Amino acid sequence: MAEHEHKKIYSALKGHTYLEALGDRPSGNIIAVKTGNRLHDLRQVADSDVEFQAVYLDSDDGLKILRHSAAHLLAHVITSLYPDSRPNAGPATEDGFYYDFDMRPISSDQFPSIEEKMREIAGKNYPIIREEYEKSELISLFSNNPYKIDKIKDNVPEGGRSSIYRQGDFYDFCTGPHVPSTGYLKAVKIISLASTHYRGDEKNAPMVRIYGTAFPDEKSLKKYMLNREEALKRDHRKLGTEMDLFVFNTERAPGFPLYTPSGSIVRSELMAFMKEKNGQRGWQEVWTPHIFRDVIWKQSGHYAKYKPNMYVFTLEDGDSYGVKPMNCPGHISIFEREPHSYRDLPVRLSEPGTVYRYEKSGEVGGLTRPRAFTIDDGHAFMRFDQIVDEITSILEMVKETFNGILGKVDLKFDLSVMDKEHPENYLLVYRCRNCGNTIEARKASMEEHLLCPSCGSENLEPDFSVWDGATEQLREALDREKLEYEEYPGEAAFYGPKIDVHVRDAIGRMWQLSTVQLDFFMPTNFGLSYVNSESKPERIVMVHRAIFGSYERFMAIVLEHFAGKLPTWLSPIQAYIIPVSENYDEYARKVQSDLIKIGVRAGLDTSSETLGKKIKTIRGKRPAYIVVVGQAEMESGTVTARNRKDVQKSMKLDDFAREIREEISGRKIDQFF
RNA sequence: GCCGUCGUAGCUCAGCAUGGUAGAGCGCGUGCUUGGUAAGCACGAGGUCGCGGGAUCGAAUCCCGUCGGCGGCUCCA
Repeated sequence: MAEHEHKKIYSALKGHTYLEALGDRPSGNIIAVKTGNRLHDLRQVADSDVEFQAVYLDSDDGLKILRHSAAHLLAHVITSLYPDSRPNAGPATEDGFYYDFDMRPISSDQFPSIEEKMREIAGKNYPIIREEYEKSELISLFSNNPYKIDKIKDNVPEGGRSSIYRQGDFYDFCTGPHVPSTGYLKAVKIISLASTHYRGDEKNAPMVRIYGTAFPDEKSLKKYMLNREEALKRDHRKLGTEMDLFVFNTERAPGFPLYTPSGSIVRSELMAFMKEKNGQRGWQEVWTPHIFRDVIWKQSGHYAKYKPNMYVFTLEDGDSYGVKPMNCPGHISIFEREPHSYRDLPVRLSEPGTVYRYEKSGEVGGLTRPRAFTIDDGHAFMRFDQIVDEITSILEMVKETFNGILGKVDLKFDLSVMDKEHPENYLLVYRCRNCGNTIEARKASMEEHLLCPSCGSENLEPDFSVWDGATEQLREALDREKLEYEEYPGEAAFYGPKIDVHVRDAIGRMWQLSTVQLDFFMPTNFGLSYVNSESKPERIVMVHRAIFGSYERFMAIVLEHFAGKLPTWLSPIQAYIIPVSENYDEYARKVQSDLIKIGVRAGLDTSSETLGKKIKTIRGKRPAYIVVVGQAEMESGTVTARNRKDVQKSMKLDDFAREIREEISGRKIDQFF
């Protein structure tokens, strides 16, 4: 479908359906229309003369509609196969849909029969018809379903009207829109089962959630399913076991990864990379302890907000400690050791800082959500006017890091800003209209009314200038780097706006990695200031930033992105040497020691297995190169190397050594052949 | 934390419904084999069936509890 087709503007006359307005145009792929931001069915009647765009099945809106219709189809099938079931709600999700039912639990054995019935109903090509009713009529239509009645009561105003969608003998309370008929649901698949509670509240009835997905045609569904399989194959937990990178001892340390020698190599290489990047941009490395006395956590506000997630303990003498869940208080303790001039800022402190957070049992999983993880943490202490430069520099680091390690990947930038409708949620400066005094406060966290501390007046006016100025500097930094970004009002933390960075991996998944966060709060709590050019103290602005996020999570993503076939510089085994028989062991040892001498991580297999067996066995570990040496190689001083793509090449040992060394030192993503 | 599901050898898994105290493949060890790019042959070691209780003459198997893993939900400075 040509792009201009998608963008074409049509116009509908009042009283006519959109379908009519589309005229004789080929509408097989057009399933709905969009006026402004509102979506409508093709059969809906325009209530005024409007311009609209066609929504095509393969567009984002189109897929969403298709999947929502697929959810209805599922509910149609479930209610007919299990007449006792009561459907609750079934929205489209990012790549599919789900529907929650109050019903007896089913098992995945039933998927085939559900899918078969879905195909049957789709095959009958029932029209999917919108019907509008009064609130009272709706309530009687759904009299046997308390969940729908709740929804009607919550969403339809007294005396108001809303719609149902009907297909054959099934109908559902829904605002739509939907595809014109069930025949559009050609490629629908049930994916998985989960259990949940009505409205996500465990006090409510348990529900069976059925996940599925739908695509315009079988081919794209198949592609999606293959991609899913690929994702399972790439699961870092599976790769981590195969490559012997880390273990979890579930009894002794549930949720805490332990790195093996191989895993530790990958981790150290990533750390070395980041250390270099930090050095290039003025981030000084520090080290802070893992345990602090409780006073620091009281001052930082962690005990007030975060204590349930912290490992805390009290010694016999009554002294209390907390294991750090964040590195900032430690870095602040270093920053505040001496006074700072405006001339010396920013001060940038960084650390691969291991933090410990007590994650609830249901939350822990693999390297993506461990209870101990190491953040490539950094805190910059600076003047307000330095924000834009500092953020620009960090954004450059972000781009260099991910393009350097993962290759040309999509990066997505989100700017989270405050919601000015709710100033009470944020730490703000308030100015007293009565006496002119200013104070900083976050109203939502206060038990009492906010009063002016000097005159007691309640007449306080929020001053957004700090937030506005800071947010503007974040935008400017993003613009300077020519980055496209989306703004999310209300997503900012209470203490400042932030930028999050998402990365798209090799099979299309988005991961949130970097975060860059301004903080007006910690500097207040710790009274951080610098001396300005008039010798007056001025408040510090802090930025928290992590590029990788955490080494654990990033390692998981790197593994999954490359399906375990890590770039050579990251590979625990960079060259694995296999002599054809023990007659060539000596030459193989020379090859190995030559490579080790120049810093290549070279392994050697002199066991008495066959060549084929040795290759088979080592493949799971995914060495960068498998190097075979036998009679021919020994005589000519060569090696026969096999790369990650199973391409073989013979060359002089010296040439191989030189090439692999360059590949490693250049941290190249691709192999030299 | 909640719902569902699972926990048997280093790894992947069978056995459990119909109770009679364990099996396979890979890996590991030893010997033979000296092999040219994804499994050479033989023999062997290795498990108090996550942990704790209960009913039973008898439990990997049934019941209860508990600790973990996984998929969701909720939470997330």
